[in-house]
Amino acid sequence: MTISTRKERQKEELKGKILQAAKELFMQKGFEDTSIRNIAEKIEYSPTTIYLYFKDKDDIFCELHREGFSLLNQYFRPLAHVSNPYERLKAINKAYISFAMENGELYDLMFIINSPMKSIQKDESDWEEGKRAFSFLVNTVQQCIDAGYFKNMQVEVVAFTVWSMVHGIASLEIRNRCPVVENLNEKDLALKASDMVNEILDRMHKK
Amino acid sequence: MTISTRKERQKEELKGKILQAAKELFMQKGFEDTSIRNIAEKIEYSPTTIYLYFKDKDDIFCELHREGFSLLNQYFRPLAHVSNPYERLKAINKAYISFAMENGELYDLMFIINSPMKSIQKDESDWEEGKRAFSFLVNTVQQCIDAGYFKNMQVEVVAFTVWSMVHGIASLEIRNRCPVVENLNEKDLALKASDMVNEILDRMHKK
DNA sequence: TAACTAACTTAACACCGTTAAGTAACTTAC
DNA sequence: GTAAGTTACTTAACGGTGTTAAGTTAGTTA
Repeated sequence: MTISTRKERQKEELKGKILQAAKELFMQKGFEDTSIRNIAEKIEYSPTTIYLYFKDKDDIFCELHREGFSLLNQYFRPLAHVSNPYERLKAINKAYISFAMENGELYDLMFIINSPMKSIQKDESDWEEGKRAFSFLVNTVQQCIDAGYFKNMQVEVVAFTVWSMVHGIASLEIRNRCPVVENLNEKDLALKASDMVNEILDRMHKK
Repeated sequence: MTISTRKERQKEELKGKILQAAKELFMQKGFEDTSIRNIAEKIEYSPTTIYLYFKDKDDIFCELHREGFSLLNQYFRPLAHVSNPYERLKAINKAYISFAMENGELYDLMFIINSPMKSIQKDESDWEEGKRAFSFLVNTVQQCIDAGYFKNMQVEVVAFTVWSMVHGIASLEIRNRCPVVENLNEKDLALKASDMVNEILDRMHKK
């Protein structure tokens, strides 16, 4: 027993090492500019070994994608204890933007990078953590509406708008497509961005 | 004279053919999945010929990037005649989202694709059409504020928020990261999306 | 007609993702 | 305790990529 569990554990360890190396390289150089050979070199194994643990390069991506949503949910977790739903919604925005700014390349992996999305979409089972993050937002918006905020608005419309705003800000910032807000460090930018979004929210519900 | 101008024209024509082929292939298969060889094959020249007209693959990208903003400005141009600035702002949103939905891959090229952004950022001179599109938005927002809309809000904040919203919607849609709004055709989606944004706008300024 | 030049091509380099076949170490069975 | 079998890994290769150096061919100029 102990012998085969050791083997199991060692396999798991190597898989973890591959993921760690891939993550670092993806974040450093981006997905396209990271080769299987680069990852292999980093962990001091031959490139083909990686194919014993992952189907292909996209498979590694999917695993990290899942990890990303798991981390996002960790940003969200403490906010579950904010009892006022509107305050919680604002906190979600702030957390989301902080997550995006602090984990730019991971965010990139989750929401911007194109290539292996095809495979993720087919494999709906892996999307779980993503759905969890999103339903946390939707539920919070629903509770806001129940509490009298966002009068006469559909929950999906509000949720999608909020998400669009924060994603828009985050992705424009990450891609440097944003010629307006400049010369700010990461933390100030996250603050300013979430302040902006939350100001809009205030104006939205005070009809 | 006529002989060298003919040569000049022929060179320009071939350059145009390369751009056209590259554009079609980028839109069809994406930037990364299009090779110089693919482009060369399409125009029935050898791959190396392309390097006589463009420095590298990124250089082709930059040229198309410029074209994209030029096209966006064409979507915007008719709106200059909308005299009411608030109506114009709403029209800008609608036009922007329509542009994104109708030219998904081009939009992708302009705002989402990562790779050669480095070179664009160094070459600030090429960014002109982009700046023009953005200042059309900023000027319109400024005129809205002058006309009493968006009381107590900074022009940059409003402009950036608007842009974030429409970009957020457009890019989530283009990347299929949007589990809420589904089962709609392109046109209905653009309509629904711009309605959403414009409803938010209405709520923003009626403080 | 000879030299020159511009436009294009051939062949190659060093990389890429991926796979088939081979090897070496360890585990199991007799 | 040795033979057979399995597991974990590597070597070598295929067909692709972006890019460049060197070569060719046709048209222009002197």
